[in-house]
Amino acid sequence: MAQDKQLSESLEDYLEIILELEKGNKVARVKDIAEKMGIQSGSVTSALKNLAEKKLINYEPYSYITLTESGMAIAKEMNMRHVVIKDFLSRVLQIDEKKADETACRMEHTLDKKSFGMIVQFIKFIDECPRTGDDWMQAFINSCKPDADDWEKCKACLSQCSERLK
Amino acid sequence: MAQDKQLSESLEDYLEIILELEKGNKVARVKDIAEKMGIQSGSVTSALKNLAEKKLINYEPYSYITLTESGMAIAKEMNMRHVVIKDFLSRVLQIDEKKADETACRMEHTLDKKSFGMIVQFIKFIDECPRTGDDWMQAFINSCKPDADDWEKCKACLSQCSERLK
DNA sequence: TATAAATGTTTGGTTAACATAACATTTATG
DNA sequence: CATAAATGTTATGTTAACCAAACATTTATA
Repeated sequence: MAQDKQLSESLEDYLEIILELEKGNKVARVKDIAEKMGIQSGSVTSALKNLAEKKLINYEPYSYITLTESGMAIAKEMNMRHVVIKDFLSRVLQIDEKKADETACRMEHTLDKKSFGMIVQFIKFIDECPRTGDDWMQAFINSCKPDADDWEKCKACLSQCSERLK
Repeated sequence: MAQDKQLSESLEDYLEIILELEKGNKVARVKDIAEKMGIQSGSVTSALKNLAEKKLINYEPYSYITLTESGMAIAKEMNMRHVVIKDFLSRVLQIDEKKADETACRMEHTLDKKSFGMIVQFIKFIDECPRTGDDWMQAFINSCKPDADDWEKCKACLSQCSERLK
């Protein structure tokens, strides 16, 4: 294949953002990319040239910007990672939306494929296993409180759970 | 405080590696740091100067290298993060040791304080909550298999768990 | 349709993190 | 203890990712 070499985090971010903009506006513009990334437009132009060379975007000077098929594939992959990781952080680890989003932005680049896959499985397991329902999640939240009790309510919690299974 | 500005990932790695070497040899040497990081010794020297300026290491040209107190604090923090994240990846997400170690190397820099704290709590919860013992972990492992059953064995699993609690 | 405003590009920095290779110092050994 | 080998440093160069500001093009409007 031509496109085997791993992109930098920065370039992955560009693709992800271009995807978002395409969704909203059909098309991405330099100004919007710069704004979303909090950088200057000059920096964007250089990055776009780079991405165009790699055939990840369609780009001519002064033109609108769209993803190529391979660019789209990467962008969707990154977006999927983002969504899953954010879901894990917020729903499982109880991180608030904003921070979960920020952290997902970084983790989506650093998590290897296997670990990411296991997070997917783990979320699925937690969502589906009868031993880990909402009350289990609630038990976790309680256990985080400074005055967390030492598993006093466990029997009640468990029998509730058994009950549900019948 | 003097040392408030966030270190780069690279510099954090240097401190962590110097700590490891100190543990083994009482002292760190340029050559060993270079080897551990897989870079050239010239690059190490520049980084060491930088760390010395920041008062994070004791360093004079041609001398051995030790951490200062503040350097040690950061190194220990990074090491602690590494250990916890690796533990989470390997024991909870079932990632093999090697990959867990590699990924922890990167995640230790990208995880914010709050998310890291929640991972700590989450591991503790999983280890201590009676609803999430070894058999629960095993159920997760099973659920990852391609032919995973649809929660057939759940009743058995749960009653086993209830039994244990008595 | 001129021209101002908005948008995009280019040029010439800067910084961090590396490499390479020549040079300096330290350490080990004949 | 002299010298070779090992180790560490310096000087110079590269690359990626940015900025600032001058310049070019497009678009909107008077």
